[in-house]
Amino acid sequence: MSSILDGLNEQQLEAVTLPHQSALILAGAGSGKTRVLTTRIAWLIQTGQVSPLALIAVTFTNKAAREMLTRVSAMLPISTRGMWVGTFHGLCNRMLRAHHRDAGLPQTFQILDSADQLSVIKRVMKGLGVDDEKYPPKQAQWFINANKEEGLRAHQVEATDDFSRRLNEVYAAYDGQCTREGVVDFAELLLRCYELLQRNELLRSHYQARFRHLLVDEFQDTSRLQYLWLRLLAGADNAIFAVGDDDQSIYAFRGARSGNMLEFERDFGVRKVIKLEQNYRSHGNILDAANALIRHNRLRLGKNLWTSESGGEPLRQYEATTDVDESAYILDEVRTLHAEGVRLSDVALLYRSNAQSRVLEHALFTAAIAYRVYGGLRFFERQEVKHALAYLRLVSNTDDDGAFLRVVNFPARGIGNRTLEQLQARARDGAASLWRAACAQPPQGKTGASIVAFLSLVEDMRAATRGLPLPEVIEHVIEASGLIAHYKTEKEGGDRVDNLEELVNAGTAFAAEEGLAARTADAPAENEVFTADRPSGLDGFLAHAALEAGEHQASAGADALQLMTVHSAKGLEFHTVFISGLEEGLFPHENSLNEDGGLEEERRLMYVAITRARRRLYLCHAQTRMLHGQIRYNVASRFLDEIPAELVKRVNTASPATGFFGSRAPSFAPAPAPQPAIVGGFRIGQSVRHPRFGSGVIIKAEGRGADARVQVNFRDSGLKWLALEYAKLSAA
DNA sequence: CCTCATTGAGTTTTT
DNA sequence: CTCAATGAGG
Repeated sequence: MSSILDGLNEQQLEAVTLPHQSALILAGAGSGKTRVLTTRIAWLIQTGQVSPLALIAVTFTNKAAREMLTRVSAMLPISTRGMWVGTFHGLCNRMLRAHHRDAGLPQTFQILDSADQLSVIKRVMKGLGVDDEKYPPKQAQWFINANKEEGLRAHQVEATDDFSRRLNEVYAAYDGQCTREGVVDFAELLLRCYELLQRNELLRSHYQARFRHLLVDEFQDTSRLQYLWLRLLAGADNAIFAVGDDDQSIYAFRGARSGNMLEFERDFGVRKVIKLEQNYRSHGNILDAANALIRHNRLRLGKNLWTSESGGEPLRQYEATTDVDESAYILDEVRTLHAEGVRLSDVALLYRSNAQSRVLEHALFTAAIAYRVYGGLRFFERQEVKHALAYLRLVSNTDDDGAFLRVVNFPARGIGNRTLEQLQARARDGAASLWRAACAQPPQGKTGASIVAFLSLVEDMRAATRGLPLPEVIEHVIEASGLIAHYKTEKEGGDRVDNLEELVNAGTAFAAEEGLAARTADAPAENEVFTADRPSGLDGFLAHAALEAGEHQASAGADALQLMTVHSAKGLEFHTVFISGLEEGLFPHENSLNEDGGLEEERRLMYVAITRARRRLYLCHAQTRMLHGQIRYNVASRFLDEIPAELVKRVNTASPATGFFGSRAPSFAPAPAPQPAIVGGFRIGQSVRHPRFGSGVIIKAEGRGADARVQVNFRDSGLKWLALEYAKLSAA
């Protein structure tokens, strides 16, 4: 008889069948981490040690959570509905919805994404009269989130200097504003939930009694706050099964502390640390490269991956002259691979930062190769969708100032800044929301009438949608708000109308998945105090939109080349992987070099990138690259030097395409004629004019054709290098 | 008060 | 380059 345990190796089997005790599983890349986790869940349930509802499994991404559920239900004939499997944010949201009163939140509390959060911060700072030159709102946002991830409220923050004291004032005022509006940001979901459990003993012991087993994926990425939350939920008697890999910790920048692994061992008296070191994914050379690279990091728990596979192909390294050359090379190779029968969807093109996808996309688009870009603008982040969501948020909760401000004058209805500033001032004075302020004392005059019209528009929407099923609510709102009509008149608005209609579909899909089809938007969810399940109806949908900003398009089955950042590639694997832009300053990124531990994190990132490949790995870099509209000259990444040369085959002999590049001077005879070099119609010594810099004289030139650059001495602006292809230079 | 245009500034990773 | 914020004109 076949068992779910079949095919596990010794360490995997041991991990899966551990008794009820806390354990740490150090799982290297490709060592079957997800399999162990899901089999553990299935085994616990199958052997009757735990009911499906008495365990909780936490991941970082929605994708991972879905994957876990899919795999579990493939192993066991049980319904996964109602199981507590999800992201930290998703699970906390669920608890807060169920106990919103105890948590001090309105039933309809809304979730802010980072952009929403930033705009609240800007508003608050304006209200406090904080100089946003000296205190960039972005930095205030970082300050607030970093402290929340540490579990600290404003009154707990130790601000030692004037600067952070001021930021901390913003933090306090921001939290006050969010409370008034009934909105929470991402970190707040966790912190609020943690405080709820900490404060409310009844709830805490209920959940502690319920969740005998806690399973945590990607444990190295947990923040201080997430760890505290887990520890609280585990209490004295429950077992945490933590799976992680310190070498793949790549989220320190947002508060992840791989040190939690050591703390976990201490706090829970972990007796069992199991290392999974056999890699089932990659050929030997790829693994050797990864191992050699990561050995340059000092702060490691120590682990060495091995495989029973042969070495396989050598890694391939390509040095391109330009970023365009790099993508042309990649394109060629992809074509060849595809012709050899490798599926495009089994090939990944990885880069350090999203900006790099542009050139690659351009090349792929021109060559008509199917590709899919992960990341970037997500469905629920598109402007038209956010507008529609703002109307929906107002239907749910009129105190949501962010939503109010977003659509009070969209589509335009003649309400300007002045009116809104007055309204905001009155709201501040009365410590009320904009909506309440406007209702209490409707503004006078022509624009006042527009405000009143807006208020009744939203009121009418609320009345008209009460009791309707979710998709019809959305349909009504996008129509009645005038959004559809507005985008229909815009000439580039076709896609936006499509997206709005797609939002209705998203609502239908959500309702179906949640089994709400028959339920209505305003009908109360079953009033179970402790077992209250997923949020329902409109609020549930809005939470879904915020928490799952849109793997909406991701799983479409078409065979397409996969483009993504290294970060978003974590957890995935491909037959062939291209890593592009392996240059100092880009990868490792220059910003990381100043932060302590920054370089080691970049190296772990590189480690993640390498270990995504099963069979073939390309390492690409370019001598010059366009960045911020300027050409940058880069040297090869140090990470390339950290990979043993015998594993790598250099597929080109770095020959500069033009004589102007590279360190090797062309060894030809002196220029035949003494006439000045002519580049793109300009010559050295010529007087030119630039729209921004004014007039100047060309003093140097290099490169040819599309790469041509000239150095100009401007009368007013001094020396500048300009790319002829982009700079609007004219003869003077 | 709105729209358009220009200018200026900023660019890592994401639940 | 590309987005966001600012300023002049309708």
